[in-house]
This record gives sequence, C-alpha cells and structure tokens, in this order.
Amino acid sequence: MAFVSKKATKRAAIVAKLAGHFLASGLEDTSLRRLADVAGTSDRMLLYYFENKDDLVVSVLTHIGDDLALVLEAKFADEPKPPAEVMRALWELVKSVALADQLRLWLDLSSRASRQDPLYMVISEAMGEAWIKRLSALLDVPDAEKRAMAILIMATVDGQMFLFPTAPERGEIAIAKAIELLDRV
Amino acid sequence: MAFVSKKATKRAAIVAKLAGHFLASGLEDTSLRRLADVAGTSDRMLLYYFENKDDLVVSVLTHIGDDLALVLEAKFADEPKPPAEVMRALWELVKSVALADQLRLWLDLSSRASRQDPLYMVISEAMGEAWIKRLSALLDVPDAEKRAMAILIMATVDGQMFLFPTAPERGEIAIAKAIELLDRV
DNA sequence: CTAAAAATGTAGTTATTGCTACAAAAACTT
DNA sequence: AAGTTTTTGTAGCAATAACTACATTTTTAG
Repeated sequence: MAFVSKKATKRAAIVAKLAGHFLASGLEDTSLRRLADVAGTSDRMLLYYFENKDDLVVSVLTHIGDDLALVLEAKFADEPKPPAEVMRALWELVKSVALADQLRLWLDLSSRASRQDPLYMVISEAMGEAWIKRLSALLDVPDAEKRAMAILIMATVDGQMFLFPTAPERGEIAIAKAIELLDRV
Repeated sequence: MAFVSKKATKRAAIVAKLAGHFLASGLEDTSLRRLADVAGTSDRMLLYYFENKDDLVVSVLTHIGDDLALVLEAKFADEPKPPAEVMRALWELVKSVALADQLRLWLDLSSRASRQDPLYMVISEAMGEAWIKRLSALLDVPDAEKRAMAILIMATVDGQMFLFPTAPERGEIAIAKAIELLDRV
C-alpha cells in the first residue's frame, strides 16, 4: 500500500460513482453539491480530493472514456469486416442504452468544444480520435482508405443523434440506405 | 401603424440584435445582463419586452431559423440534382462561416434537446425537419427515397461537426469518400 | 501515549442568476 | 393642462454557484 495513496483510492471511488450520473445527466445538473450528493459525500470533500471542479470533471470524463474502450473491445474484438457490416454493428451498438448514453455525453462535449472551451476541446478530440482508430482497425479496406471510411461511418451513424437528438432511431431509413450503398462496393 | 405595436417593433429590433450574439456564442454567455448589454438596453427592459428569458430565447432562435431558410432558399433554389451534387453543395455551405455558425448553434440545441429539455426539443425538432424537407425537395431521386437520402446526406455532413467540433474540415476525406460512393449509383 | 498529519464538518464569502417592487419620467389622450 | 398609460431607471431579493477559513475529529507515526 505504499504506492496507492488513500487519497487516490478515494478519488477513484468517487469518480466511479459519478460516472453514471454524468452519463445520465450530461454536463448540466453537475453542481458540486449535486455531485457530492450522488457520491455520498459533501462538496467540501470533493474539493479536498480534487483540486477544483475542472479536475473532478476531467477525471470523471476520462474514466468514462476508458470504460467505453473496454466495452468496444469486448463487443468488437474480431477480424476486419467490410464497411457495410461495420456500420450495421455500430448502428446496433448506438441504439443500445449503454452507448446511447455515451453518445449523448459526447454530443455535450462537442457542443462545448465547438465554443473553444479548451477543457472540452482536449477531451472531445481525444474521444474522437480513439473511436476513429478503433473503427479503422476493424475495417476490411485498403490501409489508405481506412481513416476516411471510419470517419464516414461514424459521422453517418452519430449524425443521427445530431439530427434526432430525442429519438435517434428515427434515422433508421437513412442508415438502411447507407448500408445499401456501402454494400454495392 | 395600428396593427404593429411599438412593443412588437422593439421586440423585433432586440431579437435582430441578439441573433448575432447567439450565433457567435451559442446558448452560454446569455445571461439577461449580458444580452441587455449586447442589445444596448437593460435586463429590466428585456423583461419588459419579453415575458421571461425563455420567451426571449425562443424568439431569437426562431428568428435565426427563419433567417437560415432565406439563405438556403437563395443558395439552393434550383432544379433537383443527383445526391452526390447535393452533398457537395451542402458541404461547401457548411464550411462557410455563416452556416458553420448555424450548425454550431444547432449542435448546442441538439445537446440540450437530448436531455429532454422540452423547450429545445421543440426548437431542434423543427429545425431538423425544416432542413430535411428542404434537402428532400432538392434531390433527384424517386419520391420514396427522398427523405432517407436527405437524412443520410445531412447526417454525414453535419456529423463532421460532431466528430470534429473545432475544425470540421478535418472530415474532408470522409466527405470525399461519401461523394465518391454516391457517384457510383 | 503523544504529536503530527490527514480527513471531515460548519459556516461562511463572493459572484452570478432570473426576476420584481417601486417610483420617476415620457408619451398620449381628451 | 390634467390625467392616464406606457416606458424606463434604481435597487434589490432569493436562489445557486464555486470555493474557503477555521475548527474539530480521526488516523497514523515514533
């Protein structure tokens, strides 16, 4: 126990407890008092374990990001597949509750990042690149085209959240069309 | 002058002045005092001309939406074109400053709407449907496929903002790929 | 066991928020 | 001109925000 300070342990515990709340509520309704409530502690304590609110938020968000990586790893760890297949799989995932929450949160991040908030620029950039890399690796296309194809698939799928934030599955017909187009290649 | 009350005129003037600020700053940095400053009046006056803040915000946002319609009308009013062409044109538009601002704002709306905020659900829903209708009309494809294709094109293009909120043009390769795919049809 | 250090509670500060009470000025009506 | 209505300024309220001062308890170390 010489290398894992008690403080670090407590931090981790708090972060884990808050992750769910951030996924459910996004970046609003995240006052220190509210978060303290969710984590079963006090605002005073949150600021004892974390430098300030930004520190706390970043910790929770990166934790969520890492978690996502694991989920994808488990779901996707296969040999490369053709684009149409990958899109189909991603669309299924995005419609699942777990990933829908992730996407909603990412939407929040993008919105903040687009306003040049440096904190969220870094986080959303990292999240985006992680996804692109992951999807690229899954695509059975020439190396030179992997990145473009990955972005294309993600934009199309995630874009449904942009267009239909309250019921992304309304974009079903568009995704079907996209898969059909990809299938012809 | 019997039908246009002074109050209505003043409201319109305020809304027009605030539109630019909303486009530039989104839905944050919009305290009544800040907005009053931008509009060259006082918070007291804003609440005199508008019922409450929501009323003011909705007014400004719908004004912006209507404005957008005009811009598109002017830029797009042509005969139907094949999907690849439409996507190319839309991508060009989205990269222009005017429309980039609009999209950024829409991203904010989507983010709020995805959290079930009824105010923003209504607005973003309306904006989305307006766009879909507009694009549908421009597409030279069978009627039954218009909507799906319009959504597909928009999601792909707007999705770049989602994935690369700080520099959407990073998605250039993906759009090129999409156009290439559409061209083969 | 005692002293230092870590952990936590209580209570506040300062700033900002949307909104309001009240009164004075300006404009309009007759 | 007198009275009514519309418009505007001044000042403030009550709620919430992040964060802090200070005291106290709990844990750890020697």
